[in-house]
Order: sequence, then C-alpha cells, then structure tokens
Amino acid sequence: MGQFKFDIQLIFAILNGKVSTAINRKLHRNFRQEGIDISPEQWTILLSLWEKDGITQQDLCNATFKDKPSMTRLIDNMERQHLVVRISDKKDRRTNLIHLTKTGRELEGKAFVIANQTLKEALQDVSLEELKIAQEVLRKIFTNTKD
Amino acid sequence: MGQFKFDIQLIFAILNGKVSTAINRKLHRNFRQEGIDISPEQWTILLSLWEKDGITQQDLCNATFKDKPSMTRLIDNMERQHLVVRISDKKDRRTNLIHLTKTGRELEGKAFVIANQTLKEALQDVSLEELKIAQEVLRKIFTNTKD
DNA sequence: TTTGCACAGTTGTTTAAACAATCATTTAAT
DNA sequence: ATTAAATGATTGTTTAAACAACTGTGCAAA
Repeated sequence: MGQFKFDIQLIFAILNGKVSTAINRKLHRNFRQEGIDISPEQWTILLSLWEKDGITQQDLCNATFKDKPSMTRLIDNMERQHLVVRISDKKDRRTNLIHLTKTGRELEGKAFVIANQTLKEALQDVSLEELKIAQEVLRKIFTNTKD
Repeated sequence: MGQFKFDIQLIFAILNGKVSTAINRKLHRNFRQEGIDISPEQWTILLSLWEKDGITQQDLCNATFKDKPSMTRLIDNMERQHLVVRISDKKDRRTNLIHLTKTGRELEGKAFVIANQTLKEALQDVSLEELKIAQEVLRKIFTNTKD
C-alpha cells in the first residue's frame, strides 16, 4: 500500500496539470515575448483553423475536447481581438462558421516558429523512442478516462 | 517539416491539458459520486496535509507548484468548506500554518479508495515499464519547461 | 401539420490559474 | 538602531473550465 500510495501521488502530481501547466505557461510567455498576444487555448483553435478554415464551433469543440460554453467564450474573445469572425451558415442557421481574419491568418508562420522552438526546448534530452512510448501511454490514459 | 508539424500538433494536443483535464474531471466526478465534495486541486492539497499537517501556504505552493495567490484562494475555499483552518504562527507572524479539521482528516480513507480506483481505470492496458518511461519523459519535460 | 426530439449555440455561476501590485513581518546590512 | 531587502500572504483583474439551464433551429414520426 505504501508503494501504491507513492504511485498515486506521483502520477497524479504529474498528470494533474503540472506538466501541461508548465509548458502552456512557457508557450504563452514565448508568444508574448515575440509580440504575439494569444493564449495557448486560442493557439490550439487557430491550429484547427489554419488547417481548415470556416468550420463550426462544434467542430472546434470536437477537435480541442472543450465543451460548448468554453468554445463560445473562446470565440468571443478571439472575435474581440479580431483573430476570427463568426459567419452564420445560410444553410443551417443554427451554426456559426468560424473564419480567420487577415490578422489570424498572418499569425501562422510566426506562431509556428515559436511553438516549434518551445517544443524543442521542452523535449531536450528526450529520445524519440521514449517520446513515442510516452505519447502512447498518454493516449491510452486519455482513452480510458474521457467519459 | 511536415513531420515536425505533425509532432507539434500531437504533443501539444496531448500536453495541452487534454489528458490531465480528462483525468481530473473523472476524479472530480468520482469524488462527487461518492458524496465527497472536493475538487482535484483541493485533493492535492489534502494529500500534502495528510502526509504532514500544519505546514505553511508557501510549503503547499512548493509541493503543488501553484503560485501564492492561487494558494490563498484555494485555502479560502477549503476554510469555507471546513476542511482546513489557518492558524497564525506565533514564531513568525507572517506565516499561516494550515491545519486539517476533523472533517478534513476523516476524508483521507475514502478519498484514497476513490483516487486509487480512478487511477486503476486510467492505467488500464498500460504496462509498468511503459508507465515508468512516460513518467520519466514527463519529468524531463517538466524540468525543461518550469522557468 | 403538429408535436416532440435532437442539435448548435449562449448565458449564469463557481472554481481555478496567471500576473501585477500591495501589505505586513522578518532578516540582513550598515 | 535604522534602513533596506527578502519573505509570506492577500487583493484585483483577466482568461478559462465545468456544469446546469436555456434559446433557437432543423428534422422526423404520428
């Protein structure tokens, strides 16, 4: 049981946001340092939109595993910052299609360089083999845990 | 570069809180389901206090990697829920010593069972070997990333 | 055609994190 | 002994997540 308890402490401490918090914070700082004023959450949404523009909020929810209210507010903020615009779908008036603005589109290159650099720093001393295993473990945990 | 971009997407998607969010949510639900009304954040604080009662807020910050304002508010809430009490240190009047209440102390056993069960579910199909590597990778990333 | 259900999105409320600024107390330097 | 710096904690503000409750639109069964 001592052993078991140790495992719980360690794993939850690690999973419990410490690592993701640290890397998110660093990414956010690096963005700001380069004059890009977006949060990591906004960045993950932009990642989806750079790949495919004009998708629905629900699509973005699915892509980022956030719930609808969270998405509403993220898009609110991003509209306020003129990164995206909501355009009501004419075929289905329930849905908004989210489109990048010129500003939002133009961020891609610079953000990519910064994210890349942040990643490189984060993964120092991690071998490709270790990384693959870690990804697979996290994927399994995610599958086991999500709903 | 296509390869690189793929890695970025994947790793950030994983690290970007998806896994920790999922497991935290599950833990929170499991607590509530068993009638325990504490958040995962409160639980990590209780973990420290169950191990050693009567430590300072700063100690708790160090243990949980949260900043001081976050800790102030977490303790505020936990005091409101009668899980802990602040007791001003007589030797150094700047510091509060955080003590478990009877209620806080009595949660340990039940919370342990629930956390244990949650962990077991989360780690289904993950071998001990994989888990060790994943932990080591996350530890490295944390070291590389935290300030 | 209407009734009901499903789906997309929004609003309200609570908890929490990040960051800056501040206050009080203690410790160190002179 | 007094001043300056360090330390512990708090407050204010913004962004975000979870959950419940709600609005509006589309669709299908009766």
